[in-house]
Amino acid sequence: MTKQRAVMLEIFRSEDSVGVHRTAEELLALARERMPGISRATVYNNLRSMEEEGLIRRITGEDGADIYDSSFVLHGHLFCSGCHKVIDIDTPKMLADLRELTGVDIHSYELKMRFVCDECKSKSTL
Amino acid sequence: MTKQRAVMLEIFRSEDSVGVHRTAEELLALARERMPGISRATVYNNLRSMEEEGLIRRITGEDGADIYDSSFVLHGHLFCSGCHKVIDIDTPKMLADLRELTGVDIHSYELKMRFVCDECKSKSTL
DNA sequence: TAATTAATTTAGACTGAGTCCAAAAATGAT
DNA sequence: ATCATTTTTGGACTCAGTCTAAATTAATTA
Repeated sequence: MTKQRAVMLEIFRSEDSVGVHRTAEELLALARERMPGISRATVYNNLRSMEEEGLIRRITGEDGADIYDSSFVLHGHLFCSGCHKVIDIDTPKMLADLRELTGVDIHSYELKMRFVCDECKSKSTL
Repeated sequence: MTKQRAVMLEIFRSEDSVGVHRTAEELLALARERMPGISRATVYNNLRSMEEEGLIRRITGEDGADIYDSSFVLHGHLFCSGCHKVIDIDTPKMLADLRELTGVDIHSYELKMRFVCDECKSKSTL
């Protein structure tokens, strides 16, 4: 276990990361707060291996950059089309339903739902 | 209606595009078969406006590049983790189900499911 | 049809996220 | 402590996609 990897793990374990969705660049900035010289490549490397190990989940954000999610349970995401905020949505029966629907052994899924949040709705009607 | 846009529309209307999922670069190549000098920017511009008008749908492919889908009906996609082929999956009740699950007015969704197709399964056990 | 206005196309520069590379450093097994 | 293996490093590089400003084309009006 390298120091760099420990830093990455700690970021995801720390309290202020619960339910948070961050891009790799945001995570790089957080990592550099704890270890100023850490290399961009190292952060990307660790994010990839952590994802492969199932410690974190990666989804494609609406702005192009991938976003990482500290939750290991499969769940969906609500994306606000206005402010791009992301909200976790628990989807307990989804995997079973999708396996039944498709008839194949789905090993993971990514569910993105788009809506407009109340704040953005009220802004757009001003 | 410009000639360039007509070419783009025709690609999506033509028989050999039914149910096909192509990247912007593949579509650029197809467009240049019909109109050799067409610019990359024009193809990208038209793909974007066609998506905004709801004529085509865009989803994020597993290899990084977006892929375009000529179907206008919301549906899910099965991605083979081995060969990256994409299969359309009809999801008739999904939108209603998701609105009920979340309690918000979802206007669209993107459902990616990952599995390993039979061909790739047999290859990996060789 | 000509003149005017607006929208679209063009080539190429540019951006940003992410990957790749080969050398250097750190890890951990003996 | 030695050695083999894994990880890190920083900078070059790739690739998809966007932007820009000039040139062209289309649509509108006269």
